[in-house]
Amino acid sequence: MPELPEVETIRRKLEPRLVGQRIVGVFVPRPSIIGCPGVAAFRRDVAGRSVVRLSRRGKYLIVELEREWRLAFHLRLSGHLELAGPNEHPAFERLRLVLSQGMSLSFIEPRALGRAYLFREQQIPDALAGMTRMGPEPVSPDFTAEYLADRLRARKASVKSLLLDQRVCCGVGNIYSDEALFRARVRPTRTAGRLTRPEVIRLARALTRVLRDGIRWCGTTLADGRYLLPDQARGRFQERLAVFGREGRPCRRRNCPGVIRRIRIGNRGTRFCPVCQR
DNA sequence: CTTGTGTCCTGTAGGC
DNA sequence: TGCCTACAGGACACAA
Repeated sequence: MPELPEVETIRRKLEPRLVGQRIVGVFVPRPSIIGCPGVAAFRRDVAGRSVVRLSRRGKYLIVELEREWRLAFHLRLSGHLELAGPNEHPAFERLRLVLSQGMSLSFIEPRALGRAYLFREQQIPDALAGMTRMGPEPVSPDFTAEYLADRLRARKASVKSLLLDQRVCCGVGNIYSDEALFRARVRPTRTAGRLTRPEVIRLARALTRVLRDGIRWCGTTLADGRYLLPDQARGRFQERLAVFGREGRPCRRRNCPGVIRRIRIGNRGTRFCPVCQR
């Protein structure tokens, strides 16, 4: 699932390939992939515009176009972006932007839950209201233990649910929330407001570090091939996962006799070590 | 405001 | 073998 490290990796790889190119053609094999505006307006207003830079907010990849136009992608669970040659038509291609130098930016999304949004910088559409309410980037200096403590204070939901709340920790999804809780030695079922001060400090640090590590290793590509880099290469963080996808296997913490368990929290699969996460 | 639940979507795994 | 169902999960609508 593309989370912050995967989207950031895509941003870094794609930016040098896209900047300066003009979008000269738009194909929308799956109209529902367009989040806003309507398909006709999307096609009309994206065509002919040049890419200025690529940015990211949480799990949104933002292609900044000339004159304050923005093209945002949310990859949801199974989406990725690919640079395809003129005659390459990848499976599950939902949107194709033909670029001035001949390549195309292809939005691949088997489950079709991902979306592309076109808008003006000064006019954020309702469909992207979530982006405006996002908390600080956990890899930025704004994300401190004090901030996290403040957001968890008095909350009765599980700490895992709040890590997944984009208003609290933007860019965090199911993989990195489980990994951060493991590194912080905090059990995902814990009531958020009841974490001790040292636990919150550990969690804030763990979250920042695990996301940075994810970026360093170009993200997590699961066995089913979900999430690929724009050149279809795989990430390498999956080899370093401590709990995600490791249920039934021994805990990786040194001298810990635990076996990784899988439970459900708020309808999400959650993995943790019952021995060293308390 | 907070918390929990259902929905979208489709490929895949598992059951019979 | 082949059909069918359950499941995966990010974001959001909605209920309590």
